[in-house]
This record gives sequence, structure tokens and C-alpha cells, in this order.
Amino acid sequence: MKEKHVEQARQEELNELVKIRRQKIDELKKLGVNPYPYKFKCTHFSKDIIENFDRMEGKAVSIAGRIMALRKMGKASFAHVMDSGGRIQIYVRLNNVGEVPYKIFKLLDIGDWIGVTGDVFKTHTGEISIVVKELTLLSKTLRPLPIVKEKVEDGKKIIYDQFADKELRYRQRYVDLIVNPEVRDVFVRRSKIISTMRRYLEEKGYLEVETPILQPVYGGAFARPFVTHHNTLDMTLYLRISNELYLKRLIVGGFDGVFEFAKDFRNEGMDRFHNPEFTQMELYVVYEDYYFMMNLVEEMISTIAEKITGSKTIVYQGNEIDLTPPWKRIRMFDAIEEETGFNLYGTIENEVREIGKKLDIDVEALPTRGKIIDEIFGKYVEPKLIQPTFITDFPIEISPLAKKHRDDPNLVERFEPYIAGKEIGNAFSELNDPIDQRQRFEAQMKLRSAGDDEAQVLDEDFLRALEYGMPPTAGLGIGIDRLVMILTDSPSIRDVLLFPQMRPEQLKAED
RNA sequence: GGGCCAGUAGCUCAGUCGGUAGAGCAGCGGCCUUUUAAGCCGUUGGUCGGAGGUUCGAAUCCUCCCUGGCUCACCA
Repeated sequence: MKEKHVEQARQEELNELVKIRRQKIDELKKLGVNPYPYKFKCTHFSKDIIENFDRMEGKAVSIAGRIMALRKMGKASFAHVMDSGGRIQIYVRLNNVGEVPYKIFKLLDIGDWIGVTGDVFKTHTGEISIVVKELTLLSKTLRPLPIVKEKVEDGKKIIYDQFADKELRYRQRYVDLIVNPEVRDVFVRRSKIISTMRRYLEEKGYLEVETPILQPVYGGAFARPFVTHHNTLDMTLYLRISNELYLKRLIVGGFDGVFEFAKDFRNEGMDRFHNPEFTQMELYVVYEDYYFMMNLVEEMISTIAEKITGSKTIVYQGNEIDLTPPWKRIRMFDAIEEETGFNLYGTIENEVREIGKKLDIDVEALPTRGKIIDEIFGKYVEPKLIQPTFITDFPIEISPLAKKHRDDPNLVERFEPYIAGKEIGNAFSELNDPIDQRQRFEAQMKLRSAGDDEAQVLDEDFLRALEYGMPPTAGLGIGIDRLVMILTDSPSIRDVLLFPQMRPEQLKAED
């Protein structure tokens, strides 16, 4: 493996394009230029100049950024420089900068970082530009950037030679971010979504906490974990699949509202909606129930949507979605009946199996009544839930951490919010009866020994915490990645993760 | 894991009936002092994802493999 790295590095060195740029570095050094200097003082961003041209015209400014387009001519040239807020044209003229600086400029390539000082003006064709007096190379690039060209025709932006290979874009996100500005925009919005949510929760007085990622017992969700090992303690540790049980311990400890933006890890398949590591926001609030959480979710999500997109109505993959509260609330059994005509409420397992068969569900593979119901729901109801909907009151067998429904001991007080046909969260009136919780864990252990390797593991310390007394509590988890997908109209989770999980890159070897 | 599709120059792509590789952009050289997909002239660059097979001859046909995308299944 190591040898392959070395081999690859050697081949890169021989790469002609890189070689040429190395030669340019040597030439620049001969002209007295340090291709990697230490500092540059900017006075403006490109955006400031373009947005305030009337005020800026004729003024001296210093900006810095990456060269994204070059139009070199014999004695006067144009370039576009991109900084974090946009891009601006610069005009470099031999008479203005002098012989040697112009020679230096001609040694620059697309991708190089430069700083320029000059005056703001508008060209004959009307483009706001900077006529350069002084030009400083800030960092010379060795690798050529994929060149993306744009033309505006009839108000429409035509893009030529777009850097489009999805694999390359995900693997080399740094390049993707440089040449595809809308990618950058998605991640700026992701950051704003999280900070808006954080502020929303802080303003309500909840405390942001951090809980262990390395856990001796994993719990709080149905999933297979990643397993690791601690050398000094010589013990198995699991990367958390959820932080739920830790946050509830903190409620036992006396905090009355805690939340965490948590990276969770699940050792499962990957697709458009699943990445092995993903982010959830979990929140626990004392003295409240799941009705409180429904109100909070619809208010919080619609508030964030408005802040990010400017409207409570958004478009996701062609569907207009109105996030204005109140959202539709429907019991899981009622939703299934609406879509299939079968009322599963109060049925026993064998009846559900028969109905499942009629509904073309592979019931043989499913161990319990609850799982079959969940499967029917997933197939017939979930895809229909385009407008925001709370599905409520789940079967108890698939909800071992939720409190029994106050009106029906076969159900739990649980809901999942759905938007655009996808589950974006999960919430309960939290189970705080330690005796009931122990029985639920034991039922899970029984499933586990029957071969269900996603059944939950009994957590003795968590039970001990509950035995010290947990007040009535409402709990919530929100899938941040899926929320970001919906609010940025992104079709895949990979589009909202800066570095989505990929197979290891194949390294070139001679062999 | 199944199905479908794709992989050709740094980027975007073409490549006919099987005849040994093309364009634009980028690069390099030249001309060019308001250009903007700058332009004009010239030019470099490829183990056609990999291995094997069929064939006088394979980017092209066949088999296997690798990588990726979409999708179904799995998976809260």
C-alpha cells in the first residue's frame, strides 16, 4: 500500500501539467517572487464592491482570491478572481503595473491565489472591475483546475464543461466547492439550519450538552453498531447509534432541557437517504409529553425554513410543500386504513400476517406483529406523506423506549414527522417507569436471542438511572441531514454531506 | 445482494459495419493595451477502467473483475 502511494506520487511528479507549473514556480523565483508568501491585507470582498459600485467607483481597494478565468493579451489582460462571496473582474495593464509585474502575471494560471490592489471602475462593456496597480501572488497551484465556463444568454446561464462526475465531486469535494458554487451554497445553508436550530433551542432555555460517542453498551435505536476496541482498558467499545439513553440520564440528573447535535454511526447499507455516519439533533424536555413535542417540531421546522428559504412553503424535487403549522396529525392505524382499507387496530399477529400477505408483504421474513405493521406502513403510507404529517401512536412492540399510551396499553405515545415521503424524526413521551422499561428491554433481548441482531441491548446502568427517578419527559430526534436535504432541495444525502462515505480510492500501481 | 446504465486527453464529450484515436476547452509557442465561453495561427498530450478470449486486426464483439451512478431489496 505504501509503495503504491510512493509510486503514485512519482507518477504525479512526472505529470506534464504539474511539471510545467513547477517550472513556472522556478521562473517566478528568478523574478524575485515568493510563490507562497505569508500574508495579504484585504480591504474588501468582491461582493462589497459589486453591490456598492456607486459608492466604490474610483476608490482604491485590495482584494484577494483565486483566479477562475484568464484572458491574457499582449499588453493588457483580464481575469476573474473568486473570493468567498463571489467573483470580480480585474484588469491588468502593462502600462499600469510595469514590465516585470506583467511578466509575473503572465506566469499565472487558473487556480492560483492572488491579491490585487487597484481602483474600482466599469469597463466599456459595463462590467464592474478593478484596474490593477499592484499584484501579489499568494499561492501557486500545481494541479490544473477543471475549467468551468459560463455564458449568459437571454438571461439564462449556460455552463460549459461543468465538473460533473459525481464520484470525483464527492471524493475531491475541495474541487467541487471551487468550481460549483451551488455546492458551496448548500453547505452554507446547512450551517445556517443548524445554527438557527441551536439558537431556537437555546432561546427556550435548553442546555446543549455532549455525551459519549464511544459507548460500552449501545442503545437508543434499532441498528447494528460499529465495533472498536480500547487498548488500555482492553474492552470492546461501540460507536454510538444514538445518544438517547445518555440524554435521559441527564434528565435524571436534574437538567430540565438538554439537547445535542450528535454524529451517530450505523453499520448498515448506504443509499440516497443513508450514510454510515449522520447527524441527529436530540432534545429532552421535562414535564412535557409528545403533544408538546409535536407543537415544538412544527414551529421549529417552519421557523427554520422561513429563515433559510424566506418562506414556510418550499419546493422539494418538484413538490410544493407547505410547512406552516399546524401539520396534519394522524394515528398510524388510521393512516394505514386510509391507504389500504385494512383496519389493523386491535388485531392479533396471525390476522396481521394474513393481511400482510394480501398486501404483498414478505411476512415470512418479519418476526413480529409490530414489524409487519411497520412494513405495511412503509410500503403504503410513507410515500404518500408529501405534506408535513405527524404519524402518531405506534405499536408498543417496535417502541421499547416510549411510554404506553394513556388510553391504550398496546400503543405508545410516539410520533414521527414526515416530509416529502421521508421520516425526518422520531419522538415520544419518554418511558420513565423503570419496571416497565426493564420488561421492554427483556422482550428485546428475547428477540435478540431469537436472531434479531438489531433488537436493543439491555442497559443496566440506564435502568439504574431510571430507578433513581426520571420525571415525565418528552423526547425528540431530528435527522439533520434529511432536514437539510429537504430545505436545500437536494436529492441525495451525499449532496448535504461534505465528505460522504466512499469506498477507498483505487491507487494506480504498475504491477 | 439483484437489475439497468456508465468508465475514451486535466475537464466536457464524439468515435460509423471490428481496420490500431478525435473535437472543444485547459496546457505549450506566437500575435493581440477594454476582454468576458476573448479571438486568430501553430502545437503537446491517450496502456480507450483492468485481465483474459474471439479475430489477420478490438475503444468497438464475448467472459470475468474493478469503480461509480440510478434503482429494488436490506436497513428505522
